[in-house]
Amino acid sequence: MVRAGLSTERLVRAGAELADEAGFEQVTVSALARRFDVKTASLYSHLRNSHDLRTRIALLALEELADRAAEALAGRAGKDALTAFANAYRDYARAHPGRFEAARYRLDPETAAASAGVRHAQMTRAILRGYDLAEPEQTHAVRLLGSVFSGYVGLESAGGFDHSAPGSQESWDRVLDALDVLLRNWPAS
Amino acid sequence: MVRAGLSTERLVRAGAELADEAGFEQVTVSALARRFDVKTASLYSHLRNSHDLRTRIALLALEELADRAAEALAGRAGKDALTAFANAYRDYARAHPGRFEAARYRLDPETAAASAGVRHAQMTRAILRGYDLAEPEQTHAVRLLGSVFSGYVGLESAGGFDHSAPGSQESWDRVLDALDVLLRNWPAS
DNA sequence: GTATTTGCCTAAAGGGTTTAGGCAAATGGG
DNA sequence: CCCATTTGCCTAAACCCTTTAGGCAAATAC
Repeated sequence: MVRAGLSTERLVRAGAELADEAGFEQVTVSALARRFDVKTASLYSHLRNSHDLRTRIALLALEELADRAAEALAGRAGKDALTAFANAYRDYARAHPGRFEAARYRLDPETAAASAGVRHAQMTRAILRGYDLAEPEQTHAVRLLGSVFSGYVGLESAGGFDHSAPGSQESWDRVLDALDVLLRNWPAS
Repeated sequence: MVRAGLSTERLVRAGAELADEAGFEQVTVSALARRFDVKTASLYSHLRNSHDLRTRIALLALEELADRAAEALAGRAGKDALTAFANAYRDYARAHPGRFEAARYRLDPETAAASAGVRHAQMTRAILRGYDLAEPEQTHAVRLLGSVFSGYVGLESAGGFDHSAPGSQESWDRVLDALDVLLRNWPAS
């Protein structure tokens, strides 16, 4: 009886791949067991339950996304930083649609607080250092940027911009131009 | 043997209520049957399958949302229209979280094209009549507004703004102020 | 008032989730 | 190196959701 060499780590990675191939909602304990040619029950030594699996994939995706964003941000400031960060976000979603869905999986507050989601917020704040925004306006701007990135990429990957001109890339570029202008002329309260 | 009086209409309405109470992912044919005190199989005369049920709830939500947005928009222009539209959107999501989730359920292209989603785009364009934007900039702006509304409300209802100051309402107001300023000073290409 | 349609039923098969309990392989201490 | 312990995967079984097939009874229509 040869062992399959399961571990939480490997299962979560395989789950993320499965998400990208088939969609996050297709990620089930059963499907994952099939992929390892192992009985479903065997996974329950490594995962608490189905929700636990999905949560771990979500956390992995948030980490990966934060890593890429951090790399994109390194050594940049101003609009350059804004664009690099936004593109890291969008590129990740396009390359890893299932993981991106996972990153939007609802986490309970404590899990969320311990996740890489926190790094995302910090990096967004870092971008704003290139603009002149004091609190509380900075927080409002952080929330706006998060909304635009998450909203645009979400709509785009749902196919929302597929069947009308102009192309999505063009809108994306113009949206980033517009955000840059807005941040440089942020209205007083 | 008294009949329960099922119909696709009633099932979809009840499904929408169930979504608001328990979350869209809890909307199953079984749960709905339970709610009508009827056997699960009985629903299959009214619904093709589980996906059909969810799709119909999504379409209902999109209609309701478009109706509210249209009412909010009536007789308004400029920032007044922008604010009323955005608030209609956000208020709906807060009052009907499950339906709002449903409205983001992925529809196949033809279903989407026949849905009230089209009205949403038209109304967003109507808002922009109060600003001075020619094509293709108008389309870019439509996409930006859609992204911000969908993104902000999505993050907010996921609890993203719960555990930090300032409150979400304040950010929402400032974000709308900022969008108004941006639309009035949309950068040339 | 019979004929037809409609509405809900039972039955059954297929799949995902999860727990309990067991055997065999890996690991490590004497 | 051998035995004890731990670890990894197994079988078995219960429970829930989905979906199809076929049937009987209530509503409706002529």
